[in-house]
This record gives sequence, structure tokens and C-alpha cells, in this order.
Amino acid sequence: MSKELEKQYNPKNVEDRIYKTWLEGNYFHAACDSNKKPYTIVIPPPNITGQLHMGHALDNTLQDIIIRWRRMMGYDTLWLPGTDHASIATEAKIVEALKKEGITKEELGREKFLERAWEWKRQYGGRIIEQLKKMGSSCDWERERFTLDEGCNKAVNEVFVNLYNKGLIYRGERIINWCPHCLTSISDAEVEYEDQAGHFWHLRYPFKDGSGYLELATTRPETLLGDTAVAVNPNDERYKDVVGKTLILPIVHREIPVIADDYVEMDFGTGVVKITPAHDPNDFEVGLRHDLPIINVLTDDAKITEDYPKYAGKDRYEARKEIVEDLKAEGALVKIEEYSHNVGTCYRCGTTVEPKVSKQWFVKMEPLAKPAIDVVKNGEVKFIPERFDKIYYHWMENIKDWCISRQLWWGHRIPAYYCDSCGELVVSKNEETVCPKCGAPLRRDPDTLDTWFSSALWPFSTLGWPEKTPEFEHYYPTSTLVTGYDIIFFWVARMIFSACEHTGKPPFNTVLIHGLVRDAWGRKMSKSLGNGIDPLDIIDRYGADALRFTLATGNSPGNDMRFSNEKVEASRNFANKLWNAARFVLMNLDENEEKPHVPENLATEDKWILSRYNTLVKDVTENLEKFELGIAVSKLYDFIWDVFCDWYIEIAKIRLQQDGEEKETAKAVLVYVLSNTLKLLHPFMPFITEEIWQTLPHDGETIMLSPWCEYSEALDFAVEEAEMEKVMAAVKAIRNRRAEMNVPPSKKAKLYIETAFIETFKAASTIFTKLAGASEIEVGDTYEIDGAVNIVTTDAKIHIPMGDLVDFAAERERLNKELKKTQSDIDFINKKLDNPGFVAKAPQNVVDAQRDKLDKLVEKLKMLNESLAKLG
RNA sequence: GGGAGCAUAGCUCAGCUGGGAGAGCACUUGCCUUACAAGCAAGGGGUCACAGGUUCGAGCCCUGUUGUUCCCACCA
Repeated sequence: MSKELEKQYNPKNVEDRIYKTWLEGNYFHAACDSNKKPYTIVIPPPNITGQLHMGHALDNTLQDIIIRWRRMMGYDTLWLPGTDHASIATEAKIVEALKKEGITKEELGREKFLERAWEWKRQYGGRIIEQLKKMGSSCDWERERFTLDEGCNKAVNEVFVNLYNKGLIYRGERIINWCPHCLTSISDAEVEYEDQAGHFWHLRYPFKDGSGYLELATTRPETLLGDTAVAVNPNDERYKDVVGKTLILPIVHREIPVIADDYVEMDFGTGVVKITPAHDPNDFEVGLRHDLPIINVLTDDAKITEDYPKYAGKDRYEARKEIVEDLKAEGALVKIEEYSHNVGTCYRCGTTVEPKVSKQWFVKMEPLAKPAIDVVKNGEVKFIPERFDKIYYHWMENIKDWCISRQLWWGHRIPAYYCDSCGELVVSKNEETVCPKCGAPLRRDPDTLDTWFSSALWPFSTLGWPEKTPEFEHYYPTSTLVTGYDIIFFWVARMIFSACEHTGKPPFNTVLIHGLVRDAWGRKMSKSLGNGIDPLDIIDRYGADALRFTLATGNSPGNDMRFSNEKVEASRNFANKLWNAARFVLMNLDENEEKPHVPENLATEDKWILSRYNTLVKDVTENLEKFELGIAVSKLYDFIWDVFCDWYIEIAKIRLQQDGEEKETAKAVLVYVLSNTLKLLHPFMPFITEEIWQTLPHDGETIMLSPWCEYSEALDFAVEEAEMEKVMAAVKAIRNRRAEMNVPPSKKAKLYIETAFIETFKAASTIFTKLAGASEIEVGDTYEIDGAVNIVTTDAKIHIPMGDLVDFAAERERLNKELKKTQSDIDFINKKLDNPGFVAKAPQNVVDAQRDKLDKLVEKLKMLNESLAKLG
């Protein structure tokens, strides 16, 4: 490694080179080390057929920050990679591709279809992994490929059979959500509701006996074909007499009864509801209670069935138009009203879902939910931030049975077998071919499992469960899950109840929940809006370090963040600042510089920076422990830019320009603080910190395996820190005055510093020369200078004789202003201290702090008065 | 209908268990001070949404109001 950094910070060069060295060093590979404490992180499954998006980038950045930090802390770290095992989107894409070739999946056959799916998965899975590497992700991606291929079939079968044997999985005819586009059932969680403008069609259903009609309204007139009753509320006086009578269903001219059911609300509409058990969940329940026939009127792709020849084969919306026309012709249509209502859509493809009665596999949720609620209640699983507890409880407590069968090929097959000759059902971990009852051949269930059924097993299935592997023993339960709140129901909750049920332990201790990344205007990034920002594009322009820094900075747990190029630019500027600071330090080093160490004979400023650094170590470590990544990163930013660069480097220049031991001390402190600060920053900006760290004198092969900084009592220099603060306050005050008076930096002036801290200010005289435009400095108890500008801080009074520049009137005015301000500050504190309640009830340290402050202000007031008196 | 979040400088947001309000960007002024103009120095700018309450003391805790975003449920 050369001892130089390029003059211009070029993230692309740095990042490409560094990632290569990490791969060559094999630093990512985690061998199970049972002597070390494990730290395991679970990665959410990226939608592998898609493109890397900001959501992935955020997930991965936060995970990588945590895992890099823990690795430096000496933990045995492991990423548990996640990829979706099956996905409606994957299947849909393959079907579409086949369509272009002119074949259907049935023609291709299941086996060939799956081969193709794997091909896709590997191809695109590989692509997204390459993209994540550009983010600096230190995931052990070889492992990812392994679990992808294995697919964790064994665990899935084990879980299915266990649940079935306990009676927690059952097969039954229920009303489920059906996506007519994906041609599969979907779970409740996979339905997204959106407001859509629609209509209310008011209809008349005549009584069979000709005694008039009942009026009702519907948003979906085409379902009328499947009506098997009309319902009213049993307590509704208006309709008391009609319950039990028979109606003639318009168009179809079928006879249907009027029934009474509590489900009907009297206040809404006419208080009369048509009941279509086959196409509405509530109607289905009503149908069960009243033993109504279920008449399905729609095919799987949402067309009218053959049973209604007039409309057969027509799409549901097309048929709707015709049916409305026919109703009008029959005189059954009363009026049409504009109406906005909530429509369920498929979260994958956006198609309006169709409630449908069909035979599916379900997981009985109530017994599984209880232990899953308990582990959160008793703190075994902690959500960060805590408020997500409530959302979780609410979902878990009101959970309905989970429909897990999907009419897809791409996924884990359901391990259930049917005997067509005797009707026997066999559920087994092993492939079964012969009916144990009658010996006839068995037919395997054609359906696959919900993606989230297998994904819910990730924390243990990827560790080899149900085998008791050393990895499972060592790493399970895992430590942390990092994910967005949009995935709590789909995945987090299901991982928790699955793990509790099958392993007896919660799957992880901590769930760090982040928000969504929105665009600069606060809109959700989406393909349809076209406002998605491509992380790779950002990396190209500003570098992965800048992107990671931005994502970490703008993020507080659970809250959404807005993404804008300005923010990334600010992060890039920070990286550039760090780069240049490092170049400056390197410039001053010799060929054979010593490794980072704390030298002897420290100057006050050295002790000050070391002490500040020491505090930083403590703070950042504490913040990381509490997952306050955003706070940690902003402290690093402030320290590096404001403290280290703007003050320490500037002050160090004084000694660096001289020769001798003092120069060596300054160099050593620069190297020590810089190199250790790089370590603190490394989880956030892995590339640039590695590049600089390698260039500086260092110990070890890579910064990512170097030990994390520790707080040290020996570096706690409270006295020197306070001394430096006094000097800095004086420097700032002088600069301020010079700027106000428009004194150019080139014009130097002599300073007379009147203070009680003579030694402190004497020692700092070169600092005033360098940073406060001083030509000479005198420090003493008291000075009588005529025609000088007077600057008063709480610890010193500074006189600058600048005869020609001093505007006495303005000077008097300014001093009066400051005097007034100081007096009002004193009054404020006095008021507080005069309040007996405050003195009696406030903590002693707060009261003492106020007294100290008061003393200093009184001193300042005195000095201001003296200055004014001198002005005359 | 139920629940949650948010409301702080022109913009985007920090502000940990209550002790006189912060950053970045933008703005104004002055600087090419040999690491950095992607920079340095200085500055202006806030009734912490509103109304009550608790407290010696409230941006922070409690109650209500308004605005806003989201989640869940859902009435045909």
C-alpha cells in the first residue's frame, strides 16, 4: 500500500480497489467460532427478480453498520441471508416470458418450468447480490447462494407435518381472496385496499306474490347472478312482515328467500342487503348461518361462468354493463348514484381481488398467536422503537386463520398426498407414492406454499434446523432483525410465532424497524410514479460511502426519511473533508513513522483533543448499543469536521512548522486520533476509512477486523479541556469582533489579555497568533490601554489597540448592548435563585451550575463596566 | 369506525430519563490563511401547531383542539 492518497478524492477508484482487497483477504467469510460470543443478523428477503432499490439499500446499510461494529467488538458475526423462496411475481414473469414463446406453463410441464425458475432466480439473485456488494455489504454471499439452492425444503416439510399432526393446519372450503390475474389465492395480508370511485346501483327485487318489491343497493350488480337470499335486520320494524317471503331475482328469475340477520345495519341505505355467499366474505358467513346455497358465477380469471349463457365468458366489468342494461330494461333499476368505496387489490399486481369460495389449506392462528404475543410482552423480543409493540399486538390479537396454499408451481410444494380411489389424505415429510390404506397410487397436492410460510422459518431453517447443527446451537436465537415497518405482518410476526412453535424460542432479540425512503417531496418511491432513485446511480455519482452515510444520518428508527441529492452531496463533502484531513496528516509524516500511540509530554491542546476523542468513543459506543445510529453518525461528523479539522489540525500546524520533539508529539497525536476516529467511522463509511487507515501507520491487515476503540480513564483530561475551552472562547470572540469591524485577516494586531488564568493564556499565545490574527500577545492581571477595542469573555478581557480603526461611538454602543444583555442574563438567574421553590426542589448540581454561571456573568459585567468607564 | 406517527429556522430534520433551542442545505458579509472553494471565518433567522393542566421550571409529561401522514377494520 502506497504511503500517499490521491490528490483528488475519487470514491469510485477507492471503492473498487478496497472491495477487491476485502475479497482477496477473505474477510467476509465467517467460520463458526464457538469460543466467541455470537452476533447474528437476519436479512429481509429482497425481491430477487427486481432491481436493487432504496429500500434494499437502507436495509443493507443499517445491517452492515451493525454487523461491522459488532465484528470490531470481537463478536462472532453471521449474516443470515434471506431471499424469497417463492414469489407470485417470479411465476408471473416466467409465465409472461413463456407467452412470448407461444407456450403455456401446462404445456411446458412442471419440471421444466421449475428448472427455468431456478435459472431466473440464480441469474437475478446473482445480480442483486453484485449490486449489494457495491454498497460495501460485508454479507457472506457464498452462503446466500447455498441457502438459495437448498431451499430449506426439509425444514418446510418438518414444520408442515408437525403443525398438521397438532391439528394446527387444516384443509377446508372457505372464502378466500383470489387474484384473477395471478390465478391464485392470496392471504389477507396480501390484499391492499384502495379508495375507488364507483357507483351505487339501486335495484328492486319483486315479491313472488306480486305484493310489491324490496329496494336495495349494490356496488357490484354482476354478483346478482349469484344471489341466494335478501337479508334484513331482525329488529327492523319496516320489514318485520316480509321476512320469510319469497322474492324473484331480476334477470335470473330465480326464487330467493328474505331472511333476517343481525349483520344487516338498519341505518345504512334501505336496510336491505342482497346476499351472495360465493362472492363476499360477509355474505358467506350469513350463508353459513342460514344454510344458503353457494352459487359461483365467476371463473378463475373473473369471467362469467357457463351457467349464464347470455353473459358467459365475459369479463366481470363487461358483464356488469350488460347486466345493468338488462336490469334497466326489466324495470328493476331504480337509480344510479356516485359512490366511492374501498376495493381490495392484489399487492403484487394491483388487480382487484375477487372473494371466492374454494378448498384451501389454512393455519389455525389463535393457538400460535398466544406465545408470540407473550415473548414481546415479557421483553424477549424487543421492537425498536417500542411503539410497534401495539401494532403487533393488535394484529396478533385479531388474527384470522392464514390461507397458505397457492395455486402456483414456483414454491415449496405442499407435502400432502391424496388417494383418488379411497379418498385417503396422507401428510408426510417423505415423498409418498402408495396409499397406506388401499395401495392405490397417491397424487400429490398440486399447490405450493405461501412465500411467507417458508420465509417465516428463515432464522432457524438457514442454520440447518431440524438437525441440531453446531451452527444452530451457536447462533440461535439470532440477535437482530433489521427491516421496514411495511413488512411486520408479512414476515416479522410470522417469524416470531413460527420460531416459538417449532424451536420453543423467539427467533431474535431485537427488531430494529426503519421507515420508508421517500423522494424529496415525501412521496413513496414507486415504479408507476417513476420517482424511484436508483442507489447504483447515486453510488456512481457520489460513492457508496456517501450513500451509506446519508441513509444512516437521516434515519431515526421507525420514521420515514426523505431522500435528496443535496443530502448525499453533503455526505460526499464530508468524505472529501476527511480525505483532505488525512492527506494533510500524511504530508507531515516520515517514511518510518511509528504506529498509532499516545506520546508523552502532551501539550494542552493534545490533552484537549484526546479527551474529546475519549468522550466520543464513549458516546458513539453507547449510541450504537441503543441502535441510535443516526445520533452516533452525527457525533462523528461534528467531531471530525468541527473539532478535529477546524481546531486541532489548525492548532497542530504551529508545531508542525517547527522542528524537534514538539513536532513529533503533534504528529503522533494527529495519527492516533485520526486513525482511531476512522475506526469509529468505519461501520458507516467502510471504503474511505479502510483506504486512509491502510495508508496511515497501522496495526493489522484491515480496519474491519481491528478492535473497536475503548474509553480510557487515562485520556480523560477535564482540566485541560476546560482550559482549551477558555482559549477557544477568546479566539472566537476576537474573530467575531474583527469580522464586525471588517478587519482583513492580513491586518495583524497586538493583543493584551487580562485574565485570572495567566498561565493558560500564556501557553496559548501561538494559538492567538495563528487563529486570531495577533501579531504579539501579552498576558497579565490588568492593562490600561487607550484607544483599544475591548472584548470581554467570561474568563478574559482582551484589548486590541487599533487606534485608527476604532470608532468610539460604535464601540460604546456595542459595549452598552452587551452590558444590557449580560445584566438581563444575571437578572434571569437571580430570579431563579431567589425562588425558594427552585433552590429547595431542584437538584443540587442544577442549582450549583446556575450559581457558577452567575459568578461568571457578574465578573463579565464588572469587566464590561471597566471597559466602558475607560472609553469615557 | 379503531389505532399510531408527525407538526421545531426559508427547506429537510435532530433534540436521550423535564433545567434559557441545534445541525445540514439555503441566505448575508469577509477571505485563494501552503489538507480541503466539495473549503475557511463571521453573521442573520424560531411565540418549538393551538388552548388548558401538572411542576420551582415544559419543545419534552397529561388533557383537549386543529392540520397532516400512515396502518387496521369495513356498510351491501
